[in-house]
This record gives sequence, C-alpha cells and structure tokens, in this order.
Amino acid sequence: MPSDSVSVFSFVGIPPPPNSLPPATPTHPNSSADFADSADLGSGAAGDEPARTLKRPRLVWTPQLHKRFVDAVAHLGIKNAVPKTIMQLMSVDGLTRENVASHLQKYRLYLKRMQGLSGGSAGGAGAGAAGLAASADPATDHLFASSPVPAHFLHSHPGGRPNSEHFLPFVPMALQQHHHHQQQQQQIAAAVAAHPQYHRQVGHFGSPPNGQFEHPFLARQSSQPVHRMGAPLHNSVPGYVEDLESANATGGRKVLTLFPIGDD
DNA sequence: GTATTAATAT
DNA sequence: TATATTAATA
Repeated sequence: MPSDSVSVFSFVGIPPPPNSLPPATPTHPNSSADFADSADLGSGAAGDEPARTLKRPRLVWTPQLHKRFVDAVAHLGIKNAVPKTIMQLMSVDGLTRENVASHLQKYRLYLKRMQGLSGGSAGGAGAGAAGLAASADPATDHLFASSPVPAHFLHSHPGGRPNSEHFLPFVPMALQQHHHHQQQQQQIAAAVAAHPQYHRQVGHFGSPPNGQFEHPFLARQSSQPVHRMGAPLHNSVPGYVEDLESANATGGRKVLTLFPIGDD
C-alpha cells in the first residue's frame, strides 16, 4: 500500500464496501431514505462500477476549509505552496490535489488582484494584515475575504525558505523513503519541523448528543507507520470530516462539503 | 514518469 | 460563478 491518496468513495447507490469503515451503529435510525432511488441517468457512472472512474461531487470550499488552505500556504511559503504539498499539509481526507490546484489558481488571482490595488508600495503594512483587506468587488471574492491573508503573499518571496508564522494545523507527515530526489514530502517535513511549538487539540467532530451521524464514507489515516514528530500525544481524528450532501436540485448536481473541525 | 500551471469547459 | 478538467509544459 504505497499510495495514500487513493480513497475509495462510496457513492449514490452503492453502499460502503465491507472493507471500509463499518457503520459505527448498525442500527441506522435515520438512514432510511438514503439515496435509494436517485433518478440515475440512463447509464451514467454511478451504478456499480468501483470508485475508479467515478466522478466526485464538486467540492465546496467553505470558509473553514479555505482557512485551512490559507494556513497551509502561509506555513509553507509561496515557494513550497504547491498543490501537492498544500494538500498534504491540509490533511483533509477526500481532498485531492486537483481540488487544491484549482483553488490555488483562483487564490493566486485573488492575491494578484489585491496586489494591484494595494498600491505595490513597499513597506505598506496597512492592508492585508488582518481580516479586512481591500476587496475589489465583494461579489467576486466572498470566500477569500473570509480568511486573513498572511500579508507576505502580496509579493514573491525570494530565498525559498518555508515561512513560519501563524499556527500549523497538524503534522500529517507521510514520509516515505523513496528514491533520492526532490521529494516534496521531505520539504513539507522540513517546513513543519521548523515549528517547534504546535499542538492542536482536535476534539470530536460531529459527535452529536444523539449519536447520530451519517456518511461513514472515507477512511484515511491508515497505513502510516511513521510516528508523529514530537507529538506522540493524542491520536484522534485526522482533522476533518467530510459530509456529502446531495440536496442541490439545481440540475441534480451533488456537492461535496468538507467540514473542518478543529479551529475556526 | 510525476507535478504544476494556464487555459478551458461544465 | 465556482469548481473540474484538460493541455501544455517543467
């Protein structure tokens, strides 16, 4: 099991395979309807084929998720802030490199746009530091305005060393000794190692008082023979849970929403 | 061969 | 529009 980004997704119609997370409570009091009869197109994709060529629902970037994204980018620095590394640092299960890449693209545009009206004047410590930055058009970037931009994003960072500031969510560290080459996993490890003090309490996520939770999908956090770096304490959930909500009647588009838990 | 990015498509 | 997907490229 060398690959780690292979997550089997259960989708409409097909119940989670036995190899996946077994339902915590076999007695599903609320699972009645489920997606029993989701008007499936003639013979689309979701039917019985494994999660190989399946299309996942569109990812909805919630402010929390974006926060995580920004945090990861902030800690990695512009140079190391590449999709794969960001994805790994975020440690959000279900999140793919493509997801991050797409979002990163837009995020860069947002930063660029901001640079434009920031003035470009050096030393301008006025804007961008805290939550409220100058937004060109509130209607164009609601999400981005929700998360504080670490300032230095307004200009490229020479040197190429990982940036250290703010908090770091967690240390996924999927270190795997591969061939000697520029493996970013090492870079991310180095960037993370530069943070001597981080310790985030990740409580339970959805744990509803009633004990009712759905979406037993996704099972990551397995196959990680590497120990945590200097934080062998708690060992709980990875940091995020995913929720699949299919209630978009806008053409029958499913939407995947990742729920960040831990900090906001 | 993988990964990132810009462009494009849905 | 927001995100996915492709195409070109490093």
